[in-house]
Amino acid sequence: GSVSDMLSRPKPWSKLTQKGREPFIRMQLWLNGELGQGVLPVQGQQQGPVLHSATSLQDALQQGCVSSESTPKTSASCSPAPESPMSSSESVKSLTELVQQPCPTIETSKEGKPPESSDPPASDSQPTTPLPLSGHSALSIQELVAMSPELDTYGITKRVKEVLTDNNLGQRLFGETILGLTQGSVSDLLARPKPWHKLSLKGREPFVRMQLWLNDPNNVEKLMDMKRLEKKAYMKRRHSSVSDSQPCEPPSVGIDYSQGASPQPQHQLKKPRVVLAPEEKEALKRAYQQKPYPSPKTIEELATQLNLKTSTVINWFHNYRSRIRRELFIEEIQAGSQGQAGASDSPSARSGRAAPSSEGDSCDGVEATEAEEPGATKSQGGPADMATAPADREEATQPAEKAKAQPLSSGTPAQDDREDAGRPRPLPEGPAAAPAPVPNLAARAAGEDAATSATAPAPEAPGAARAGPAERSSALPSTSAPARRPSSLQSLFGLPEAAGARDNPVRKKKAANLNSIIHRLEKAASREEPIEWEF
DNA sequence: TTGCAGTCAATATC
DNA sequence: GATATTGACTGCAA
Repeated sequence: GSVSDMLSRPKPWSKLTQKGREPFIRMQLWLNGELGQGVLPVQGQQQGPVLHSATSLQDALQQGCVSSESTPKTSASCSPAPESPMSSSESVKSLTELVQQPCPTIETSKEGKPPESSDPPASDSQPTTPLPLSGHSALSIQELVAMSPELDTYGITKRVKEVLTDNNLGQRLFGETILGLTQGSVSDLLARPKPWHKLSLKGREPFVRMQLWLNDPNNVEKLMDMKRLEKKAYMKRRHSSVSDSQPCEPPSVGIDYSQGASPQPQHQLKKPRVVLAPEEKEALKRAYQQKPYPSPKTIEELATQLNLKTSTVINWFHNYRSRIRRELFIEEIQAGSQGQAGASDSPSARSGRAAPSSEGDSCDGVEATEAEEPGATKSQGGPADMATAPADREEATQPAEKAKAQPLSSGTPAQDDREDAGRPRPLPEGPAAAPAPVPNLAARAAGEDAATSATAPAPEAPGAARAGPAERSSALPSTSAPARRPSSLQSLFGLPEAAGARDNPVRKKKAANLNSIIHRLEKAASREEPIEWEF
């Protein structure tokens, strides 16, 4: 149905969301026969016929920079790039090479940043824009991301961490060189990877890059080279600045002296970073527990009482919600991998909801067990979070939890002060589950909400209780199927079968149906006999 | 307008 | 010095 709709009434590109664009990218790649052959070979049919049509679309793609539009970072690759992006077998080759063979990350990553030692390397202020992948593949990374099978983000980060620590390579270097991210982001990413299915296209990119990097047999060597180079440059700079007698002002700071003003005033202009005092944080956390989505009024009051800017309070709530969400992902992952001990591969994909636990330090104060959103229509949900896995949320809660949560809200769901109406449900922890006392000012600020919080739908876990690992893994058919495109892609990434369905009865049914379809496909493929489909 | 994802970058901690 | 934390920001989607 979706296909029919899409084929008969395609939306203009500009009107499409990222997700909405994905099918078109896929179609384009498919239409672009050779690419399709290279990227999604049907097992056992690699030499099979390839469709060659729609060059017009392909042209459009090239000229209109379809791919790059989704990734401004690489827009350069859109222009008739040296390697004629997107066309023909070359890109196929590069794609394949990228993921399967040593990928040319390092040298190429420095294209925009020539490795000459004279060039103050990344260590200087501008960690930006590395963009690791080779020029000819800059476009391909997007394709890869779009086409990528479900990657085991947790496993990838784990391996990356291992490699980095084993070889004494820093996150900064790795981030700037390979991922195009700063140290903090890398640290965050490595420590708290989100499960693949919760990531946006953009969010997936670093993981694809990491995977590619891991696949590169020379990855360490190359990074070591970079390290040496950086060191050399640093020494050189240092040496020259010392010999210049006048210790040159901190070249760092990243201030553009070019703007006329001297660095000094600029420095002064710099907004000092707000650091919240522990009491303030505590107060905010308590307020959060009362009301994860406070009204502007509440925010205002909180800000006043805590003597903070409202924007700070707003930011704090945003960040806190978001970070709590991630903490939960981690728990899911860990629970998932524990639960399935050995079945290894894609814990991140599984999102098995484990018993909630206390949050990590970054989100401390979140000890509360999450409660279910009882009887809720579940219509709401964070864009990425729920939108990507609404079913997960739907089935999220353990019965026991449900039972607990139910009474809290069932009676007066409508009593919510409406602040939350139509909003994404609050996350993980929440008042309902662990009604923390709110003794102080924050409590008062949240008071108006607090009154209702007991009856308001309680925060919900993003992906609570799902079936056990075994069940999960059985939800998808075996990978031996000869005709499974994703498998081929996975093989490109050197990955095992992706995790699939999270379970609930409906999903199980679907999975069973899928199994049967695939089974028939397999049989058909092996017998090479036509089948009639009746799904 | 609001919430979120993703990220930066200052700062804290190890 | 490397890594972790976290307030702020940007861009996007609903």
